Amino acid sequence: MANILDVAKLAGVSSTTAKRALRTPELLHPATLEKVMRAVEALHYEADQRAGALRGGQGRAVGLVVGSIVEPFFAELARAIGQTLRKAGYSLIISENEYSSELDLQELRLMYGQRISAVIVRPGYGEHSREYLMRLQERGVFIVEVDYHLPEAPFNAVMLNHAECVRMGVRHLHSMGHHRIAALGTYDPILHPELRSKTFPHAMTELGLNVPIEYQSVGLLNEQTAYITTHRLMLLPEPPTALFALSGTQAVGAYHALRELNLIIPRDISLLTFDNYPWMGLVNPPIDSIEQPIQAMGEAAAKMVIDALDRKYTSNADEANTSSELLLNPYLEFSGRLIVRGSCAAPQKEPILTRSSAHRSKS
Amino acid sequence: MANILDVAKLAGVSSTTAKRALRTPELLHPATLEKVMRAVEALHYEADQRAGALRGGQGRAVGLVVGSIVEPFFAELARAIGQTLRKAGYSLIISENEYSSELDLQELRLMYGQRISAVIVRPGYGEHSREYLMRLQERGVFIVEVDYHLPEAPFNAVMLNHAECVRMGVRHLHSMGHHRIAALGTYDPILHPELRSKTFPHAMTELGLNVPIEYQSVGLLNEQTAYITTHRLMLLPEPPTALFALSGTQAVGAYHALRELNLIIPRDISLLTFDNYPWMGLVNPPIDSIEQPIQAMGEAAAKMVIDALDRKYTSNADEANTSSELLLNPYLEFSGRLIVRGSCAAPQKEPILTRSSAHRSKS
DNA sequence: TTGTAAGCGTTATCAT
DNA sequence: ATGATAACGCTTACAA
Repeated sequence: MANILDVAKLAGVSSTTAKRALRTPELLHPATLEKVMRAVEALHYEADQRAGALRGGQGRAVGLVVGSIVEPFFAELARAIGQTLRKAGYSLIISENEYSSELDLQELRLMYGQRISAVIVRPGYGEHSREYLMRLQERGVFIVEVDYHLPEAPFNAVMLNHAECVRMGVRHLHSMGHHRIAALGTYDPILHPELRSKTFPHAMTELGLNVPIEYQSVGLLNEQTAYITTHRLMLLPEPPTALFALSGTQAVGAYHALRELNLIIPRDISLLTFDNYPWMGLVNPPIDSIEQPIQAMGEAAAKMVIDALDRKYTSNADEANTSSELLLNPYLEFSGRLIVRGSCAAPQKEPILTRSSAHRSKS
Repeated sequence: MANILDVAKLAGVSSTTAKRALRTPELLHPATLEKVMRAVEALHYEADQRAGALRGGQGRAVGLVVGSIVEPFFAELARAIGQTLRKAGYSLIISENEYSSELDLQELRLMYGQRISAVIVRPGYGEHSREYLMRLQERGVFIVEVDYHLPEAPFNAVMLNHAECVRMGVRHLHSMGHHRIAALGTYDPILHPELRSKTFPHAMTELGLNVPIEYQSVGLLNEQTAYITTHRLMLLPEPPTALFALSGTQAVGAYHALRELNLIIPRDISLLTFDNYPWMGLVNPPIDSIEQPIQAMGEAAAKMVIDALDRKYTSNADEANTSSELLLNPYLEFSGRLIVRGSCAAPQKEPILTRSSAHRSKS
């Protein structure tokens, strides 16, 4: 309720001096400083960031749009980003786009209503939000993409090295003798335009393996789809000997399906997955997984934002960018780590599961 | 970049008229409306919510402080709250307090810098934030507590009926013949002042059971503590026959410990837990749990906020509260649901585990 | 049906 | 070392 003028009045100084007591105390006469601070305490004064930002200054709110906050990957990412940002005095406005660019657009609009000065976004699939993001950037909003990069978009980005991770996973399975490997999710430019499923067939080809047409299935990367796909795959005449889940959520669906089919991991089927979620160490055997450096990625994205806003605030007249590492490195890539725990093993010589035996064991 | 004046200028009208085109189009001459809308489109005008709020109007930002966003309970809660709030046009500022009231205070201050018009908070343990919350309320910020209620605090709240849930859990175990039941976490007015551990001994007493002193251990409700506590409990001369985890996170620690001790669930030990997390249906056997209606609780909290802000905005002159359900119901309680899946069974006649056998099996 | 003008809390600029 | 003032973009009386 109390504003800087109230403080000034109570301290018997001008608003300018009052504010200086808080921002540049060294410029003030100690006695004046003392008076003002006393008034601040008495009135419990707390600055209104909005008013300051309105005046043309630095906005202290940053937006974050994730795919889904209940996805542990994004929860952890949000935590890292939030902690880093808040430590620097920024507030975090969070929202979800459910991987759709239509929702993206909505959420970004709402955020821009608050005049966020930067936004970290996992873009949704589709073209609906691209133009708006560009407009935001023109208007001075600093944009950072995380996890997924819109094709040919001119934004800064913090990414996992998806392609390399897929190759690492495929090599892992291949080195154990697997030839019939299925990824849970097939690339599709519209429905599923992400890099992991896009890389998978190439990674296979590079090792002299191929992906049979019946192993392919386009779909979203949710649990339900993974569950259905796994069922379908394992009931094929020639089922895969190894399954590669492209996200932790897919792994949940796949695991459920394998349990229902009474398949023993890794005897009957090997399972490898992206993301290292807590339950994967809990089940028996624990699941091999490709872990992302989420904490580091979140911090990197947040620091990008902080640096950019600092720079903007500092070098207004200074046209040339003074050896800014980040402007030269707008696309940061992080490596994943393969965690081997026992859910992958050499395939059996003969397929252990035929269509009929699977049906029998289903009860 | 473009503001309402730019729009007005381009349309050849005043700023008032321009704004009316967006807020109360029915009051305008169709031709004028048309002109203005054309200008809005051309300039991609989007209102600055902060400026409006500054003028004294409705603030469009709401704060949410959770214990930890990586905790699935809070992630789901945040999702429900966020969705409901955003649908009503509010932006959500999120932050975490790690269950500590010192951090609470920090985070709330930061949020108030953005002049959030309401805050939904899972208060941290301790007294550091209470006074500040009261001050916020005096200043017109609408406060809703969730999950945990500060003792004797005058705030609205959305709660699980913790006590009833604990009783339900204890009854469940008792009905199967368990007498030696241990809760993972013992009440302590300072360190662990929450309702579940507080209720547990009472629930036991009500059934004629008692909680031996060696089953008690004060500590925070994290995974690590639960892990250690479980180890300790199971190596007692008279170990419990049933474990009651007071949160999903505790269950993770307990489960790990039980696996390490080579104890078979439910043959050697029964396990019951609060929170229904995905992995609990994945392991074998799946875990009995007490599920919270998170979605409903989140929606309720968000609606409380929306209603309160609507009311505030509407009835400025209207002193009397017009049959407002919510003012009469500032403390909403929700019931949990017991999900029985197989991790609880009748206890064995003789304790299956002695100190020495446990040690032997530890390798 | 449309327009004018004051003011919200802050800060940058220009005095003193 | 301190102060006066205008401006940020919007809303809301109050006019016309």
